[in-house]
Amino acid sequence: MTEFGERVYDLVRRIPHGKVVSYGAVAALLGRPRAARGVGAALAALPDGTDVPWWRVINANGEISIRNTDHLPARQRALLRAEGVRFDRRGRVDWKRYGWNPEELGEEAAGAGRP
DNA sequence: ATGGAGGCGCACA
DNA sequence: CTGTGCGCCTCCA
Repeated sequence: MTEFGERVYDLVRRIPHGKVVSYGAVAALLGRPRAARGVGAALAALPDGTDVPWWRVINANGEISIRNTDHLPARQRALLRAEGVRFDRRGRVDWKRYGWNPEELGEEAAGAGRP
């Protein structure tokens, strides 16, 4: 696994239950503000039974942007809904309500999370 | 090693 | 609001 991929997975694993983050935000937190697509590629490479909650990562519009991979849009929607994340009629989530704010997590150097 | 494609994001019509 | 174009970065054949 590449350094980037590991970091992506490690960060995504820290997304709290019932919260979501955008690809761009993940990339930015890893120090690569323009690597949103890279994040998508890394997540797309995940197997179906992964421990990485890939479904908690959506695009900046608050929408599911999967087209077709091992992971399906319907599955992502179902998983999020199961965590209490509501979608509006346009299929978008409310960032104010479900968006995860890492706050001081910016530096992974901190190591453990800090609730 | 190289090329193509993609779970993005942003700026501009 | 929709549609296009371009940049950036990672994955995989």
